[in-house]
Amino acid sequence: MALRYALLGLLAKNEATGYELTQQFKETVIHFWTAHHTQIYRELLKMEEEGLTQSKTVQQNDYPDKKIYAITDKGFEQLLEWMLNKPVNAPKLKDDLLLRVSMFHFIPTDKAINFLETSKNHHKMGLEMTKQWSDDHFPNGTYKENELGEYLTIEFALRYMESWLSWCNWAIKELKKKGELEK
Amino acid sequence: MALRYALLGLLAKNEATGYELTQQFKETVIHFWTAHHTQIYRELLKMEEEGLTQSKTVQQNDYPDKKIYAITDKGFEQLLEWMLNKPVNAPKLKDDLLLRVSMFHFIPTDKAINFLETSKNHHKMGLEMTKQWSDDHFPNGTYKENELGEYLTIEFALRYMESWLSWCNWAIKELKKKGELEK
DNA sequence: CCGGGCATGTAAGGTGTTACATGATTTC
DNA sequence: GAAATCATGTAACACCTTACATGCCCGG
Repeated sequence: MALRYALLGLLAKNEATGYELTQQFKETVIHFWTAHHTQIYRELLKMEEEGLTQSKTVQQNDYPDKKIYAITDKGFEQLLEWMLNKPVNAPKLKDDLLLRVSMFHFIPTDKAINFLETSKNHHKMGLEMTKQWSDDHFPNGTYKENELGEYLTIEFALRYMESWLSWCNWAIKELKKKGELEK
Repeated sequence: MALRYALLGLLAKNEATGYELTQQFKETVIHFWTAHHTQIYRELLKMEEEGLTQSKTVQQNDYPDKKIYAITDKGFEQLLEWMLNKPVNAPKLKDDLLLRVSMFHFIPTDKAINFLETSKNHHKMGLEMTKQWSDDHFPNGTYKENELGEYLTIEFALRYMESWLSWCNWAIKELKKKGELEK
C-alpha cells in the first residue's frame, strides 16, 4: 500500500506521467523507498480505477503519446488519512553487501577488503551526486514551502552515506589489522 | 535467492531449527535483511529438497517436536559460489517513517515533530539493546574467528542508529525553527 | 485465566522482479 | 552502427505478508 502513497505524495505537488514519476523516484525517493517502473505503472492504473487520480492523454508527434496523472480530492483525502492515522511500519532494509559482510569469516581477508573498496567507491559517487543535487535545489539551505519533505529526507540520505563511508573505512582497517596478524 | 544464502550462512556456523534461525534473524540479521518465520520455514523445505541442507527430527516430551537443519557440502559450495562470484545487488530500503517525512509539508508542524519524537524513542531503545548485545558478545572489542561477520555488521547497525538519532534531532530543530516563524 | 514462549507449518493474496515489446530521435 | 532517451505497458514468475491452525507449559 505504501507505494501508492509515495505516488500520491508526488502527484499532490505536481501532475506527472508514469515516466516522470519513475525519474523522481530515482532522484529522491530511492533514498527511502524503491520501486521499478513496471510497478509504478501498475499502481497508477489501479489508483485511476479507484478514483484517486485522473489522467489525460496527450498526443505527441515525435515521441510516444503520454498520459498525465493528477491527484483527485479523494486521493488527497486518503493520503492525509494514511499519513495521520495509519500505523508506521518498521523500516525494512535488504543490503546484499552487508549480507556478504556478515559472512566474511568464510572468505580470504584480501577478497573481503576488495568488496568493501568497491562498495566504498559506489557510496562515494552516490554521496557526490546527492550533494550536487542538494546544492542545486536548496542553495544556502533555503527551501520552498512544498519542499520541506525533500529537504529533510535529502539531509538524511547525505548523513546515511557519510556514515556508511566512515563505517566502511573502519571495517577496512579492522580487516587489514586481521590480515597483518595472519602473515 | 538471497534469503537462502543468509540461512546457509547461519547454518554454516551452527546447525539450528527454523525457530532458532528466526530468533537469530531478529537479533542480528534484521539490521541488514528482513524475513518472516513463514518465509524461513518455506525456504528451509526447498533447500532440503535441493540437497543444500539435511535435517533430523527430534522428539520432545514437553514441547513440540523440532527439526534440526545442518548445511551439506553442496550447500556450503553454493554459498561460497554466491559470495565470491555473484553480482552484488543495490541495497533496498523501505522506510515508512521517512516516506511520511517526505510529505511533512502536508501536515501541521507539531504533528510532524510528534512523529519524529516517537521514532527517536524507538531508535534510542534499539540502540540501547544493540549496544548491550554487542557488549555481551564482544567484550573489549574481541571476537572469535567465526564471529568476524557479526562483529562488523553490528558496528554498522550501531553507527546507523546513531546517525539516525543525530539526523532526527537536527530535523526536530529545523521543524521547531519553522514552527516559530509561523506564529 | 491470560499472555507469552516453544515449534511447526499452510493458504491466500499482495508486492517486486525480469524479460519482452514498440518505435522514432538523438548522441557517441 | 550502437546505445540511450522518450513513453508505455503485459506476462510470468518469484518473493513477502497476513491470517490461521495446533497445543502444551509457565509466570503473573
